[in-house]
Amino acid sequence: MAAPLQEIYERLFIAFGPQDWWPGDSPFEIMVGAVLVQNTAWRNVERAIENLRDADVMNPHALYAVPSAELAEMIRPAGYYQVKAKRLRNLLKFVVEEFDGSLEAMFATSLPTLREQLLSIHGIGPETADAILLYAGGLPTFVVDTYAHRVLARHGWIGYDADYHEIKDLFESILPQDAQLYNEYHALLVRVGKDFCKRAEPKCDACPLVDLLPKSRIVEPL
DNA sequence: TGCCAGGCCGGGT
DNA sequence: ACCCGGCATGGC
Repeated sequence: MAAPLQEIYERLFIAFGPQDWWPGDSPFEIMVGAVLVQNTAWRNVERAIENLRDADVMNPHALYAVPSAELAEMIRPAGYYQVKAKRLRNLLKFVVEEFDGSLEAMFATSLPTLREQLLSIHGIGPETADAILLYAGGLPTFVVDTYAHRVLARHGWIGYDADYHEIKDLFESILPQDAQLYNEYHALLVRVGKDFCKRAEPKCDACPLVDLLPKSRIVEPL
């Protein structure tokens, strides 16, 4: 059975309502958050972002001027703080040198071109790039994450071995190319994932998607 | 207490 | 082309 993506979206939206994503006061803060949240609980990212705000460096030039060791210390609560400090600086270097720190200028680049440029930055993979493009830039690219993968795979709509682009293309080929829709859909998938489809064992009883489950299914610890 | 969180990279086979 | 370990803090 092909994934009923429209149906899934409607159910999730009815069950959870608008998720108001991405949490963040500015496109720049959203972009920073996209790096900091890599494989990390959002709560930890909030504390790192607070540190940057308190230090008054939540803008491209100021943040890029912060020495690496200090930056690492500020973002420490987000975990992986040494690698994330490097990744953030790689991204900042790109924004500062190519666009003089103007995200507006950066997002004026065509979506496919900018996506390739972001992916070429060391430490920016497909999900981080798409999150930046969609949530900071408002550009219509679907963000795939571990929850999208898990929810779809556990329902048998994709294989457990489906890769990022396979899933992204599935959503984008069926849904209209609409940034607002992609925004809400991704946020809803994270929500249903957190509430009902965590890694260890799904709690399907009260899940809004429960009756879409196949009779017998194999749940793998994705 | 161990497991997990809104990834990504590098090295070994 | 896989597969796997490293990176790290904080919440339950």
